[in-house]
Amino acid sequence: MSNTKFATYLHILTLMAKEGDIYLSSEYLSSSINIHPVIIRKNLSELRSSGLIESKEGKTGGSKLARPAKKIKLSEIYNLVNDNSALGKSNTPNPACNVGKQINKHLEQLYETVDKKIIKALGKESLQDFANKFK
Amino acid sequence: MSNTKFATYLHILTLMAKEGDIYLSSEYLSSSINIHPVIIRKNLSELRSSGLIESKEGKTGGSKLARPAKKIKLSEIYNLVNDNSALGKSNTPNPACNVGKQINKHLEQLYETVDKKIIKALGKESLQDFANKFK
DNA sequence: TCATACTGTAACAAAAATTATTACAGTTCA
DNA sequence: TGAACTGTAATAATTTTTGTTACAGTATGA
Repeated sequence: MSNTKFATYLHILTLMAKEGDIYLSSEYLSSSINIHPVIIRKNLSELRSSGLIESKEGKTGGSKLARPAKKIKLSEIYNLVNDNSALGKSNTPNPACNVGKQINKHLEQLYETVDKKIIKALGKESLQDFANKFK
Repeated sequence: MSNTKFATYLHILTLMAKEGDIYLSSEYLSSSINIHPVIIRKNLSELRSSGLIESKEGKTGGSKLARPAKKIKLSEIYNLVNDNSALGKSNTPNPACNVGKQINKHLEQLYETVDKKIIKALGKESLQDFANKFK
């Protein structure tokens, strides 16, 4: 992955974990992460539809965690963010070639193995654990 | 990672593993993988400078494995391909924010943990093992 | 009830990353 | 010497990612 989505999501959630039960505005999040508030709102939208956060509209609106940080595993963030695989995308090889015909099946297998390892590793750390690292 | 580099490299190396000691042309590789021969040659260039393959110029030229497929671990391919991390890039957050100031350090740590898991998993499989999966 | 401060989302623009193409000099072989 | 390659630069096209503008909708509280 060559985007910043995982970093951004984790940053958002860490701020929420630290602030407790307060609704944080996209403007506030934006200024800490240093990316555009509309991008933040788009990210919040995905975090919301996955059930990790909840939002409130209107004047004193904003977003906060839907569950205690202790109950959010970092692997949940990875699952949201991971479109293809940690190892990237596949090609569309030549089906007339014997290797070309079969390789995507074998690649998928490899991708799955690797992704499972990542999820296992990230499943051991909660958002609370991560947030606790900050002084 | 949202590119096809890992898939392409592994495809190239699989073809070489299957063909044994023959020099394969970029044209041949290109037609199996279905990407442009110049891209293939760029990829070969990196594989070469990393010592995984060797090439021969001129008429009957091409490339082949520099070592037996049995002695090439899939983790070596990952190391070549992996610029940032499996989890992506970091942002450049606001240093005036306490979380912003520290998060990249903690992210790096996480990235490293995850990348190590990936390398460990891919280190268990050789190119030969992978190539043997093809009928 | 009305100004204020937010959210949510669409539409569009810009930038960055990835992949493709063209071009051509250099190498080896028969 | 011509044919079939490699190696690499330069440039273009495409795709992905990020940023921007715009604006309707919602809640708050003076």
